[in-house]
This record gives sequence, structure tokens and C-alpha cells, in this order.
Amino acid sequence: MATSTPTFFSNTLIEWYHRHQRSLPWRETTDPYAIWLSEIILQQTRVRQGLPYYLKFMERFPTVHDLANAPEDEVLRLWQGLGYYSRARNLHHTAKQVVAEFGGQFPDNYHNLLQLKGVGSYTAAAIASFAYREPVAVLDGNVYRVLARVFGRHENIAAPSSKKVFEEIANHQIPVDHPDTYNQAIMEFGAIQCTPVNPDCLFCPLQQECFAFQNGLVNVLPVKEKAKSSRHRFLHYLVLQHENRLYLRKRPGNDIWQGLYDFFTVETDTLHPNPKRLQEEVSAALNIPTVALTSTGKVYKHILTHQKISAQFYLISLPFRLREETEESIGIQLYTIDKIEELPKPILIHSFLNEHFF
DNA sequence: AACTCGGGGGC
DNA sequence: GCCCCAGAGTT
Repeated sequence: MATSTPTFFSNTLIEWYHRHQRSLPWRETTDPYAIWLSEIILQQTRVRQGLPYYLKFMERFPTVHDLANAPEDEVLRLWQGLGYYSRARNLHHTAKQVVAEFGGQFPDNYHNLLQLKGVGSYTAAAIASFAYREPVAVLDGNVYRVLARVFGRHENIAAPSSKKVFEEIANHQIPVDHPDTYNQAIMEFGAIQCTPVNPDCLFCPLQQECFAFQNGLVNVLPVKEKAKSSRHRFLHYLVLQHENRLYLRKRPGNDIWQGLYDFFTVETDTLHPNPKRLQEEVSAALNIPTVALTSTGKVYKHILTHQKISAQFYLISLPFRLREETEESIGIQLYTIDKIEELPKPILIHSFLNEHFF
């Protein structure tokens, strides 16, 4: 596992880190709650994007108890715009678990941290090293890239099987005396110096040691298999308005945006489906007479990692309320505009509402 | 092992 | 457009 003696690699990174590190709030604490929160927020998220969310969460939920006591909708609303909303649901779940089962105390080692929902190998290593100085190496996108280049590893970093290769290298390099600083340093180095494109090799302290630089492979390493291309989806949002309220629904599981609110939706396989069929589907689902469907005209494009969404909105003013039975079967409910502002929503929906109602 | 889960920003 | 970001959970 971890070596007791520093290596040239770890020494160089730590020295570089002391000169180039950014000042970030979660580096000023050893509170496992604050560190855990920051690590969940920063999963697959750039520091610049996550930082304001961290500050908002710490202000609203200074302790794990505050977070545990909050309603899920409020947690999701604060998370709105950050994406990968399962992180927020798991965050809330784990906060409640830590309070209910562990008396508000976070597990204090890598193995036990791994048991928490939303805490995988990366996050467990991060918390263990930053909060408790346990010598376990973090392995994130930055680390993969730095190790692949410096040590000349050609394994496909997208393949789960290559994880142990990099784990072994990283755990061989981590110094037991400063595991926290080392982990911070290698990630910071990847984020600032050894960037995915146009890394700053000219002023790199590892230039002489770096396999990729010495062999002209900086633009080849790390090897990463390209992801499958995404699918197109065409969503038709029915904005049903009754007096001063709109019908919204909380999105169910097994699809994007679980737990967030949007409108009654008809999904088609083309951008411009047969208008008559669309109308028939709507009137049947809502149990109302056929109404003219005229979209607001704009097609909202929304790009996700695995999906390209084209959304259209149809404003419909209902002179009556839907039958309760219909509301329940579709899962929609009337909300005032003020209440809707408070609900967690996909950015797509938030953008639409901003242009028409807020 | 493959798939899915957001949204933003650099180039 | 394409790439990647302080990854994790599910199947």
C-alpha cells in the first residue's frame, strides 16, 4: 500500500502545490461534514461551477443536522442547476442516516465511509485523507490523466479494469506523512498544469520525468475510449393554466431529473409530430375535449451527456379544473407561480418559466 | 462491463 | 461540435 517515504514525484507535486494552489473554503477545514459536502458537490463538476453551491449549502445547512432536517424539495431546489440530482438525493439520505444511526458523527475511515450512499471510492478516499489523514490515494479524472502521462500508461481509463493499475501507482506514490496534501496536490496539478488540452508542459516541474512529454505522447495520453453518442428526444410540454395556477408534476424515477418538477409531457419520436395525433393524445390523457395546441414557437434545445432534448411548450388556459381522478393518475397538481419558483426544476423548465411567468 | 445519471465552459 | 469536469449507482 502506501510507502512511508516520499518520492520525487510526490515531493515535486507537493512543492508545486504550495506555490500554485487556489484558495478554496473546503481546504480550510477538517470538518468531515464540510469535506463530504464539498466532495459530493464536486463530483463530475468543475470547482468554478460547484463553489457557489458549496457556499449556499454551508450557509443554509451549517451542520449535518440542519441538512437532515430539511425537506427533500428544499435540498433539490438548492441543488437546482448542478445536475446529477441523485447526488442531492443521496446527500440528503446520508445526512439523515448519519444523524439517525451515527449520532451525527461521520465514519472516520475509508472502509466505513464507503458504506455511505453517494460515497464511492474517490469520495471515501478524499474524506479519509482530508479529514483524518488516512493514507489512501484519490483517483479522479485529474489523477488518471497525470499518472497516465507521467508514468506512460496506455490503459483505457474509461475501462473499470484499468482502475487497479492506477490505484496501485497512486498508492505507491502517496506519502504517509502528508496524504492529504499529496491528494490535494495531484488533483490541483491536473486541474491547473496538466490539463486535458494544452497542458503547460513548458513550465512543468515534472517535464524531465514525464513519459508523455519525453516521448511526444502528451496529446495521446491518457487513452480514453469515446463514449457512445447520445439519443434525440422530443418533448412536448403542456403548460396547463387554471386561473392563476399551473399544473406541474414531480418527475418519477427511471428517467432524467428524478424528483424535479415539470409539466405534463407528451414525448414523440420526431420534432414535428402529427398535430391531430398530439391533440388526441392530450385530450385522452387529460380527459378533456380536444383543444387546439399551438406551441410558443420556440424550440428549446437542451444537451445532456447522453441525450439531446428538443422541447416545445404549449400554453393552455383551462376554464375549469381537471377531475381529481385525472390529476392523480397523471400525477399533476396546481401550484401558484410563487410556489413554483420554490420548487426544484430542470434548468430547461426554469428557463421557460423565466421567459413567460417569473 | 456497460449504461445512465446534468449542466457548464474551453477550444 | 467535441471534450471533460475533485464519480456513483444500477443492471
